[in-house]
Amino acid sequence: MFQPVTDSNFVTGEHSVLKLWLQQQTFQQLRRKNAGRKRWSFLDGPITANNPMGVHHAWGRTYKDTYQRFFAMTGHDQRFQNGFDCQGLWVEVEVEKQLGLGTKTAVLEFGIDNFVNECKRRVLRFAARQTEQSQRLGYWMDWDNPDQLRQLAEQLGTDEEVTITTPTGKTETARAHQLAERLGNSEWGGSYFTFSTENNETIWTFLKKCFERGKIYKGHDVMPWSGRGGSAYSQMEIAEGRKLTTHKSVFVRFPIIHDEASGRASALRGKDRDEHGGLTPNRSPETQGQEYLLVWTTTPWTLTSNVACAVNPDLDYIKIQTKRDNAIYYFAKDNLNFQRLASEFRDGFGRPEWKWPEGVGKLKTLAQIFKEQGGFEELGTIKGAQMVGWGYEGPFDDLQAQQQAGGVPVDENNLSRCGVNSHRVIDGGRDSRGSANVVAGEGTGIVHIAPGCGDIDHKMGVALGLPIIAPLKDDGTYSEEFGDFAGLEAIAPATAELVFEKLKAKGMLVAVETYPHIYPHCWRTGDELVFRLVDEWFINMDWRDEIKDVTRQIKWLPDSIDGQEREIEWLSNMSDWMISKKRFWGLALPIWVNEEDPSDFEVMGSLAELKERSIEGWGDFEGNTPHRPWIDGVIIESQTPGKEGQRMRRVPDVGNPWLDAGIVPFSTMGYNTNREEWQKWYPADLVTECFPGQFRNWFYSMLSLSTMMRYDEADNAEDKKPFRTLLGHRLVQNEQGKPMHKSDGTAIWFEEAAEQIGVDTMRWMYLAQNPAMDLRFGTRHHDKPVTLQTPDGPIEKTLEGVTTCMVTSGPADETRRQILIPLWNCYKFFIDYAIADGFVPSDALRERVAQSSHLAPRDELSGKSCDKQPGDHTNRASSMAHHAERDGYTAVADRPEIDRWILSNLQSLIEVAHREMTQYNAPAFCAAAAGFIDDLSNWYIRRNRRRFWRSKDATDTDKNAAYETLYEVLVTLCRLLAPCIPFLTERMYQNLVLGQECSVDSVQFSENRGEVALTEHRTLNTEHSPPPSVHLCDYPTADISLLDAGLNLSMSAAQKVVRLAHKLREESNLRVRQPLAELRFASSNVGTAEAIERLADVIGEELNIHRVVRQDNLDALVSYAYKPNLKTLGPKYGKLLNALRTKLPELGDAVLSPLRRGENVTAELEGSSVDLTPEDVLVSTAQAAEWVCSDDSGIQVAISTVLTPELIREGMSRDFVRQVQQLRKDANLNIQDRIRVQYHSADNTVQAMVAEWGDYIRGETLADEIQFSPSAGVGVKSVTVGDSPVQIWIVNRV
RNA sequence: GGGCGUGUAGCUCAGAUGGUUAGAGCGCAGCUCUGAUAAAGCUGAGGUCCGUGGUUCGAGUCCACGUACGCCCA
Repeated sequence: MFQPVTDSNFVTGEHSVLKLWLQQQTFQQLRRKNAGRKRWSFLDGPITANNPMGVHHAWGRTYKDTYQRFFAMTGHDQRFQNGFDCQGLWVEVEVEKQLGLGTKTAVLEFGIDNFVNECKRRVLRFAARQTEQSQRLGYWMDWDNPDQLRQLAEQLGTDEEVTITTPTGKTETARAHQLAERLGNSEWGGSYFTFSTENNETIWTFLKKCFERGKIYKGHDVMPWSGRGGSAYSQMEIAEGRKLTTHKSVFVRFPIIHDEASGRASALRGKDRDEHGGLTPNRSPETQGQEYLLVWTTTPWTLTSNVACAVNPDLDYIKIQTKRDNAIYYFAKDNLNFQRLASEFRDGFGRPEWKWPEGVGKLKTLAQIFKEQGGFEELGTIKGAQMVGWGYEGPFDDLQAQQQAGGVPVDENNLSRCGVNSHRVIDGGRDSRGSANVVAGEGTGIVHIAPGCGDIDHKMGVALGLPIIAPLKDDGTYSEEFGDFAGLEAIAPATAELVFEKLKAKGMLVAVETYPHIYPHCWRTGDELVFRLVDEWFINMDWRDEIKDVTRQIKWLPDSIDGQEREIEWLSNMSDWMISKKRFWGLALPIWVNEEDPSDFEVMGSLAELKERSIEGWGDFEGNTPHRPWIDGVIIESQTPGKEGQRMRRVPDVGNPWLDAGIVPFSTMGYNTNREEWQKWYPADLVTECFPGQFRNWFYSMLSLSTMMRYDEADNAEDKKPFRTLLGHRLVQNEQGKPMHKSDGTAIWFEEAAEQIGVDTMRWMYLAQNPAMDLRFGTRHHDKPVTLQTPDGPIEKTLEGVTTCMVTSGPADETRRQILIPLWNCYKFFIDYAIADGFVPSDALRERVAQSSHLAPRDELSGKSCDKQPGDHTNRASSMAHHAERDGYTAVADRPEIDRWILSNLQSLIEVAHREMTQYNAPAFCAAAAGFIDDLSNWYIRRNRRRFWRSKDATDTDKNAAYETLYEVLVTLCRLLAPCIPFLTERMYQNLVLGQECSVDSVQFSENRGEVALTEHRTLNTEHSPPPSVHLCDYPTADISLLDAGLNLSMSAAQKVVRLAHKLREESNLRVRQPLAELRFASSNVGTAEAIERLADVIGEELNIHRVVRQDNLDALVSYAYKPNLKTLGPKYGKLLNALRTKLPELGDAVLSPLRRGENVTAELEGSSVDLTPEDVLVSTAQAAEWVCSDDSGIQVAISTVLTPELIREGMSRDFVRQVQQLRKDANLNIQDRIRVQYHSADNTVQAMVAEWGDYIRGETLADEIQFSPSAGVGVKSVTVGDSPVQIWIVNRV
């Protein structure tokens, strides 16, 4: 019944399995099988549908698939819903590149509607691409047809109607965007898309709840800004727009304000200055010793908005006095003679095109500047820490902006502060890497801080509660609070000149210079960017403790990462959540603001509410998705008392994309549309994701959103959690442990790995890897292009046009060599001999090994509950151990011990599988399975080969038992490993159970991958026929009647004996093919000794030793060595231990032999009497004559080293056989082919041996005749038999 | 700067509660076995267990300090 097995051909085998699944609709059958049964809820973290997958995506996706498959095989109903992350800046950036757009203006000219449609198109195309890649991985999900996704992408933005067939089989016709916005809904099935209207609207529900609790507010952030573009920039964009430019930089001095009472510089706090008139600046030029802070900046326009000055408290600051006006300056000591930009002057700024600009002189040191101005005198040094708290007079305190309470724009919460009353020296602090924000070197070591004009400045300002003065309007010009500067453009050179003029007039200008540096520019227009304070929307996170409580309800894996602690730490330290972004493609923030009063705003909780409230624009919007620009025109009326009837307009911002992903525990399970269904699946049992970063992204957003969504619905944190268990894993790296980058060609694309390494191999690598550690995947050789054989034919480039390159991977090779190839070879061994022998498993046996419950038509299942608890995996109705032969196979109890041993091990493996897989610990299961495969291949099959070779004899029950045992092991192993390596196990199953080859040729399948008819190819409801796929089998359950821990112990004792004896043979230079007469063993443990005795045949055969004899002891053959057991003696004798250690072995057997009989001994040592119990002393064997001995864990082994002429001749016969077998192999003979053999040797002991052992040799080699040839064979190589040279050749096949 | 973690063979990593000669896999050298095996077995070379100090009869293990690296946070 079996098909012959050839090479493993892992990769092409996977392709044929994919076709088989498609043809047989295996996944659909699986879903039907489990429909209505106990649920297991997986929630997929959406993958960004913006690029094709790399191997780093495949790790998490392998977890997702494997656990889903495991829970499917254990009979759980599941959603199988994949998710695509669709909205956000990352898509916009790619689309802008693709379209050559760079500024807000450019996008506006292109049209927001066109731009947004382009974003949707990109997402749909890459969703299709990732769908196909995932399918190649064997990832079973309720996938949309990729061709239809592409069709939707093509038709987006047109008036054409499109017809699609949904994964649930519904036919729908509408315009493309109207279909796209509904993708993933529960009626249609398929992947969820975060751009769907349901997803966006559910976020509105969330934001409404936040609003109801008063958590939404408008705040500020400082962003890189282009005045002409009227747009903010992201860090990514800034990186692309850096350019070398020159600015007028300026040294300025700020008069330090002295406390007149004490005569020392003093801190000014808050309003103190206004209330205590005693604090006044003293800047009369006549007064000796006016003190100044020396400050330097390359952006003079920001001086208008100075609030504070930062120093490094650990730095030394020098105090100098100038000759010209006796002014005293403070600045960093190291800066006095610091050669500013010396290396840049010489070598440029790091790129060839960034040379020092012509016409710009070398920069002067501070010492030089002061010398040119008349010279100076050093007065001493002081630590920065001593300066912190000093007050000073700001450079533009006369401006309204500086005097206005609460800063610009006015912060109602900070009205006690203004610029003027806040000027003081602060500690500059440190950045995220721990280096100080203020350092010596460039500048003066005293940094001017303008929280309205800079990123770090803003952070410091917010942290210290400083007033924020933001000078610029969105066109990049000063606002009216800035006096003469109002209306001037910040970056215009004339503005800097006006700053200098005014500073000069105040006596604050020290020096101006032309300063070259790298500065961010708009990468499109080339304009300089400025940092500008912008309005942003925030969620006040003062309810963080509620989220922490929810976090504590969740199990975080792997343990070693302590994810819960990490998440709690993040929740403790995070600031309010900025949810707005001044962009185009994303969630339309449902915040409507009163046109006449910006403080009057309201959040819409649903489209229905919006429609109800709208007074204008709904008609134009209707029929479009709730995205910009379509939603922007909808106007509502304020209902705020006193402002009724005033028009409210949506803020133009889009939402933070983590809102999109955070809402999915609600949106994708129908929270707003089918609450009953939602309750069935919430919370998810598992989410799994690559964790670096996600503690503050996806995990954070899900926890926050769920906590808020449930605040009015559930009382305790337990009921708010969005998922029960989180399984994180680290990163995929290259083979050297370095990150892989797309840019330098080291990132491995998914298809490169899949078609060169094979996905079963990859899956095993991912699953066996400790998730807490980076996976060193392999190396991409970007200089070695390869042609890949894909399911769709050969390719030399990916769809994106990247040349496909060679990928090598040591870990993958190891996995293949240690796991997949041995498994395949076990399978091939079985098939080869089963075919040769005509072994056919009985129906009863096939049924037993390929069980599947519930493979019945759907209507029979509905409403029925699962009759077996999935956790109860040992509960079997009937035992197999003692069934008689009438059942169609040999009763297990009647099989040899080694058969019962492997079956017992198999049951243990099944138990491990259930235990570890339900704990999401695939590595533990993989390790156990690898051990089992090794036992199967290198012990069970190796030791039992002869049972399979025996001649054909139907009454040979021992042989049948061997076949039945191996068959059961192989099929059960397929089922056990099916969730992990679904392809290889399917191929084996198809042949072992169904007798079908799973090859490309044998499978016919539909031309159109997406449109296979939903017909079933097999009758599924026949109770007794094995399922048509391994994935439709039930997961194996352990038969505890076959479980026998004793067998494991005795087998491992036997293996120990074998290992010891192999070692002895090696040491005595006695090769295994040379038979030996006798092995003796002894063990003080009777059970162990008996176990070894039972397995004496197995041991003798493995070791090629005639007799394996049990003895009570080996005293006659060995001597004993004694060592103290420090663990027991240490506590008893303390310092005496050292003496004990050297002297005790010297006492020898004469004194200590009673210990071996379990008796106590009292010995004299160093003058003290020592009582020794048997536990206190470790005994080992040492030597013998004509015997060699060794011992391990209480088992002693001795083998006889005497070689008689008889034994030598027997060894020669084994050599002879071995050589003939090699000839058979070289000649590619079939294992059943019969031959005739001739040999020639000058040594007549060879002829004597052949005469004695001829029957044995002929039997082993299937030779009808072995003939001595008096003459040497022509061209025949001489081999060694025993010590004699012999020529052997096969004359012919018979 | 704070927090957490890591540092053991050429590489990747194990080494509860302190205990004798510190292990495994890969790689390397040699031998062996092979009628499934591209596999396997045995032997060998290869270690200042990051450093210093301490506790202890005894420290890779516990403590302190230092050092290098990684991650998280501000």
